[in-house]
Amino acid sequence: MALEHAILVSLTERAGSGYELAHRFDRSIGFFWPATHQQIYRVLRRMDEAGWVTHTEVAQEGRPDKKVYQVSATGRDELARWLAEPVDPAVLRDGLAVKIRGASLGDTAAVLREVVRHRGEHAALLEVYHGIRRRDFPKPAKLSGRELHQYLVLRGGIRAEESFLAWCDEVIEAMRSEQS
Amino acid sequence: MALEHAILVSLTERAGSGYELAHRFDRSIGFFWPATHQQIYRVLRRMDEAGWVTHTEVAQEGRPDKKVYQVSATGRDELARWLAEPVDPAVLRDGLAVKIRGASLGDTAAVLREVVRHRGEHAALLEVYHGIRRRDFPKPAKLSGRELHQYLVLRGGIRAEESFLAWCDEVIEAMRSEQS
DNA sequence: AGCCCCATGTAAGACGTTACATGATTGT
DNA sequence: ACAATCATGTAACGTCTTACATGGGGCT
Repeated sequence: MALEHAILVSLTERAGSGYELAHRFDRSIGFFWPATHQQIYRVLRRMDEAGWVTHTEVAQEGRPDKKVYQVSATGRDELARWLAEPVDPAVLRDGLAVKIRGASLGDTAAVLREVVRHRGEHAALLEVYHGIRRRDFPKPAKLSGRELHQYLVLRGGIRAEESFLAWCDEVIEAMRSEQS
Repeated sequence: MALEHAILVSLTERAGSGYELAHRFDRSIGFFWPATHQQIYRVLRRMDEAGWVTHTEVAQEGRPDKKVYQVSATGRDELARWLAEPVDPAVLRDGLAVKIRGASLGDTAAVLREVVRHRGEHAALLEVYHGIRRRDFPKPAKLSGRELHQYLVLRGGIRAEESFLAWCDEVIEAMRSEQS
């Protein structure tokens, strides 16, 4: 329902091919709206048929040709329409929480090791976010418009990862002192 | 992939019908692993065929008969096996973040109103979590085993909502001072 | 009279995942 | 020689969502 709109936002920032979009999704907008390249190709074609985007075939040397997509006037209208509409609150699907809840029905120590592993992954992602922040937004107080909005979304990612990390620490501590 | 295991955890805590499970998902485990009643009925049947659960038909007066499901020995083994296996990190799908990122391509004020609305929803859910905490875990320091694990998962929910709320506040403040 | 609750289910369609296919180019 | 990158796509399958169906009981 909203992958279309995530693509419209990304394509408005910069035109690009499905392949490029898939990579942007892997390292920015996809942190909040994950999508694989197959989804993106399929949705792009649908959007093209609906007239929300247009494409230009670009021949390349030594590389396969590509289709560079651009948002059309209809697409901009559709995006504006969607932006004014309510969205469902964020959905979280967390297998680790299910495991922690069921920990005593299996190997509690293994679940604890899994929490430690997740802690590492969240710490790594937090570092990625901090890196983007330093590189792209060195002076946050001066931002406005699109840059401010991109920064605010990044702040959401940073907050979410910090909160995950702190939760993992709380779980690790509580489960460790329980076992000893 | 893990709805089965979330159901196994919930059914181990207490046997119940598909209908009852659907309600439990609406107010506890479903905060971390959402599922509708149709999904639950379908998966329960599959689990029954696989021998992970067994069911007993219970005739009722003035109400439709129900099938009360129980976890079998095979189901307990499967749960233990799954608990020792790695899980993917939590997936977040947040339409609000997409909207904030694209805010300047439409009615920025409408997006801001939407952030305010989400702030309210997160505050309400946080209150629900706090209520559960007070009712079910009045003395967290003394918990161990299954109760401790349930409490820790609830703490994750509280932390996630607190972090969302703080993010909404940050976004609201930044977007308001930008507009004026 | 109309609606909600209990309880289970069918059916259709949208959406997402995984594997595979192509084929030149660049790097190890 | 092998793998990765660029670039797009097909095919099969699995999951999820949405709407609808049934039918008694209780509430307003």
